[in-house]
Amino acid sequence: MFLADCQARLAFDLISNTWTAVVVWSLRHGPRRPGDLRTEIGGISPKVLTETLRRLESNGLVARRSYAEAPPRVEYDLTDLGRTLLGPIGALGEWAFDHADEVLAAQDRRIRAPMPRSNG
Amino acid sequence: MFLADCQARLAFDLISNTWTAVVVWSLRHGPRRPGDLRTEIGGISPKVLTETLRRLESNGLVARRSYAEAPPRVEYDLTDLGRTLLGPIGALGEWAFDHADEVLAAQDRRIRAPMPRSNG
DNA sequence: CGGAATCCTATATGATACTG
DNA sequence: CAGTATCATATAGGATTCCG
Repeated sequence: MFLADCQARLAFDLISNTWTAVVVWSLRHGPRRPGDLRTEIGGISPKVLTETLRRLESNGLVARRSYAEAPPRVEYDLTDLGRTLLGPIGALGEWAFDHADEVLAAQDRRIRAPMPRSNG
Repeated sequence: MFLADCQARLAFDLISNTWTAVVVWSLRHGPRRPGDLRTEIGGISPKVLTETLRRLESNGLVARRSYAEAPPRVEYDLTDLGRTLLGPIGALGEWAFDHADEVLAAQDRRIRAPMPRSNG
């Protein structure tokens, strides 16, 4: 497996958007309405949520169902294909859970020591 | 584990750049020089490669070593922390390898049937 | 409520040329 | 060879407003 290959690049293009992985993860337990997603995720604008869901739909990871009711009701659900992505996304999330502090510490060091060639 | 959390978002911000995951993966077998990386990866400009490596360095995932030689020699290597990221990245790459065709098929369907509400 | 349209800004990427 | 500087462009993200 070569990540430089187009096939592997595909996976990264898929979830490289800021909210894509978060939205997929928010759908892991079943169908959700956009309003619920916005509440659960927080900080995502309606436009961006819609764009993200549409992109996921285009890639066959999410299915959209709308009900002819008033007020209108719409639900998004992971497809079988979308569910297969939960594993890798979960692995990445777990990694973050385990190593976030180390990354933050490294970032911190960069702030504190950005100029090693001082005159001392 | 909640992907909406800042901690989990961190992981996605880390590899959400186009080349980040590819560069990390290219370093999986040991230290590499920038020129080698450019050759192996292909299609990445010197500027973007440098930016990517610098970002990885800032996050503690990659270490830079330069040798006082002529011509100048520089090597980049994964840190211990960086190596822990190979698992999740590999999982994503494997997913792509297994499901790329399905994603492409879904994209294809969108192209072929973009207007379900024709007059038929 | 869902979501489309509009406007705006920040950033990532890329091509190129130059410096050490 | 490594890395920076500059310029240009595409796109993502965000805020807001209006429509069904």
